[in-house]
Amino acid sequence: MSSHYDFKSIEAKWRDKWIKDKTFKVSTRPGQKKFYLLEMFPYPSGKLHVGHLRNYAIGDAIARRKRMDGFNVLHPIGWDSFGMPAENAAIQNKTHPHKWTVGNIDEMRNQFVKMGISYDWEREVATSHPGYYKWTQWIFARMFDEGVAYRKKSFVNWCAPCGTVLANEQVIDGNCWRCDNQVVQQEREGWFLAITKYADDLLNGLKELAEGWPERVLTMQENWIGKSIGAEVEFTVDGSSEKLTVFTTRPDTLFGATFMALAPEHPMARQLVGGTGQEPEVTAFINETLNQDSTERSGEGAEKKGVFTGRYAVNPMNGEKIPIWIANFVLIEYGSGAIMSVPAHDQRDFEFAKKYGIDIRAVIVTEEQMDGESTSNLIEDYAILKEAYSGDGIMVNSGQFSGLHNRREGIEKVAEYLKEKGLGKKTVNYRLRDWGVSRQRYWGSPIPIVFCDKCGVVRVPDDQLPVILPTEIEFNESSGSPIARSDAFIKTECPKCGGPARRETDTMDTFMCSSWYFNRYTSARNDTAMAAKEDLDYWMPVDQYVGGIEHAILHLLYSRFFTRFLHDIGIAGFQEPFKRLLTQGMVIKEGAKMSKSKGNVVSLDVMSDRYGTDATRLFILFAAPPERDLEWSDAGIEGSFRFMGRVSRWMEGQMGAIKRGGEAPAGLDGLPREAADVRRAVHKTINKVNYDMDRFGFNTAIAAVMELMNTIGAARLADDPASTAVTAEAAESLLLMLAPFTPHFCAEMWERMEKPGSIVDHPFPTADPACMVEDSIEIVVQINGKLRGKFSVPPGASKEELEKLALANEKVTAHMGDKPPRKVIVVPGKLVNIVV
RNA sequence: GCCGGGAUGGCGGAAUUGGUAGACGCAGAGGACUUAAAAUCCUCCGGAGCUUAGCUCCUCGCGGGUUCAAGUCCCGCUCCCGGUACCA
Repeated sequence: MSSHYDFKSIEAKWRDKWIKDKTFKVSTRPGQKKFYLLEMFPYPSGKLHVGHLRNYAIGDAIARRKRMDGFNVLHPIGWDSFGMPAENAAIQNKTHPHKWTVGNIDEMRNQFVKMGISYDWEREVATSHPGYYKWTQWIFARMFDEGVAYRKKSFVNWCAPCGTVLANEQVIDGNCWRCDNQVVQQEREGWFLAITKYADDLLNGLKELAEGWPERVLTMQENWIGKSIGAEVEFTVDGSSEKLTVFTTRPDTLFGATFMALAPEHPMARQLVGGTGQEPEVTAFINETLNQDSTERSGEGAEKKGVFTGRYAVNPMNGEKIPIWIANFVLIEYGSGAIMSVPAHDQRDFEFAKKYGIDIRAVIVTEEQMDGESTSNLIEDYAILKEAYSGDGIMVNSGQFSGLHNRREGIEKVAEYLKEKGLGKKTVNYRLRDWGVSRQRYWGSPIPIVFCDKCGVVRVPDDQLPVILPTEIEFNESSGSPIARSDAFIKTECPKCGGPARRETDTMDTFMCSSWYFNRYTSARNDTAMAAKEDLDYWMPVDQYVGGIEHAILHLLYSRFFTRFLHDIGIAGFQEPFKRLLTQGMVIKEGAKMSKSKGNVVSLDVMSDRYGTDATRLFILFAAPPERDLEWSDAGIEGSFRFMGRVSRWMEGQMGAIKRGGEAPAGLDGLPREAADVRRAVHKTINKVNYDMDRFGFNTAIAAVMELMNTIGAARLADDPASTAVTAEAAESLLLMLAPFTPHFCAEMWERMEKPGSIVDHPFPTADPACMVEDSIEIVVQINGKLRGKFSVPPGASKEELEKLALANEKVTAHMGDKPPRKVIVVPGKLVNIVV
């Protein structure tokens, strides 16, 4: 290693200097534009590995470049430090979650410093710090006052191993997002946030993000919100005054409804059956279904099952009586938990009807069928068919609506009719559910609520915030949260009447803590507000957000919701928190995402000890474009390491010329040939690197710099003043272009070159067009589109000249033989294609 | 099923608007330096064929099409990855 630059002492020197000098302390110089760059803050789980590094290396390259471009850059970091792993680790290691978390933060902070990421450490935040969660609670209080945070009893996702409720977004394929164990449905009371009130706003807001966000994230959010437009239709229960409401996106098929189906959880289910003699069967069916777990009931290929209630509903369109069934495929959470079933035109209804021998009645036929002579036997047709027809067509067997095209007129006309008769109305349904935020865990922000026997549910007043999470507490393996057993925490006074009251012992979902943290960085030490208005107005929204695709729905949707809420109550002057989003791919090792739990991590400490932080950062940016997954290769990093050695050796070898420097003449005129070639390469590279960095093509930017290094390393420039100036310019440009990627090395070489000032604030180089002028360009000759020859011409040669030269080219004439050219296409500066 | 994204050498990946496919790097082969090794430097490196200083043909998942010209545009498939799903 002796022939390599001494990266250990160089990196130590500069990282210490940057911390000591507070080099990256945010400034708000007037007259400069702001740029807020943010990487998703980490959960302090322990040591960082090279998989984590990718996120921060990308962010730092952007931040450093923007800083060189003269922006006032806000580039902060913090810790998403509440959460389950701290509790699990505490139980395992007989320590306390707080101690474990703080220890990990210290360790990871040191690693960030060692990596030389350009953070302003004075703005560091941790969500588990009372100075932070005071404001999480404050936001909850605002939501409570506005009716956005509310309490209800409902079926919730319960993860037994974690001992807590989960939000819908945290259930992945029926399993817990954290521990991967099966989630079951349980009826419970808890706190919910009315994100569904914002469903339409969140959907419409996506349009505004179309330019800056990856399309797939937008579609994922769109699908998650799942808007569908349809109608609510009221059916009366035959022989009773009870009514049942169904939601349908196909009111045009109402005449084809041959039965109705309720979810087993439907409140009317047990009531309806009274006195019909069907009670034993129905009760047994409901109990059986409710005891099934979600995959058994609704997983892939789950069988459709149901039971007849013995009662009938009246179809409001034609007064027909249709049987009411209870069916396992009807979901209580969606729509009204009851459906009208049209077997002819819905595949699920079709399967169910076939199984239980219910009528199948066609009410839509294709336009081709309509042209045929008869539609009378379509009912029989469906009885032998294997599937429902869910496409569009002409309405038949539909009373006054027969003959209409369902999509073009039918849906609208039927909806209008229902409205007129008071039988229903047009409605919109969303797949999105309200966000359950109660967690039966200890390590999270307390919910600022007390329960008073006299006053009921009472919000803790703002001047009593934060409700401190006690850290002096018995923490052991027994199930449930320790604060739920702590009288000292639970027993309190009612803020309203002063009487005895109990504190809420559920804590908040940690995603609440991370749904607003980007605001806090703008005003991190503020103890009178979540953030000062002027700080929010100046810095927000985030100009560029960088993070993993795994948060496409969870964190990114929740943050958008919080921001809209804060906007509506007048705190935020913006509706979208993140203007642009870059989702970096995963780091893969041995076919799996690099993670501690998979045991395939590559230690960041080992890599930076062996190759240095700079080379590690350089490699991770070079190996693949940021959005794509990256296969880690220990061998690959050697290449980046060798490249840095080459740059270092070349610079040391040229140091005399570099220090002498001098003004290069304008453009390329008057430069010796070799020097002109080098200078042209330098400026063309600058041009490409600027272009690539603007589109986050770090891999190609780095490749271009490597290519430049190969060119200037091979060149042998003379000793004349002009050539010396070109060498110095090349060295300077090379360092400036590498500075966002390998900051320690570049700072060191900058100093050795005796350049004034700091490289971190030096303007990023821009290309001079006069230095990119070519003295000759290569023209390709094709015959019938195939490459046949090449020749050089001065730039600006005319079409006629190019054609003449191409036709005169020996190889071309050899190929053409005696066939005359039929057509000649000339693309000036590029090629000539001869068609024979 | 539906919605996104993708498929280029042994490997990671390049190829701004259709215009020289394989930049840059890794791995590999040969050589220089060295007592030796490491480090460094130089050369070669998609495939096949031939009358082998060179030349020809093939090659960007497969099959068609548009065009003077297609990795790039259009149509039809195959496979892989991600998201989502009894959502009425």
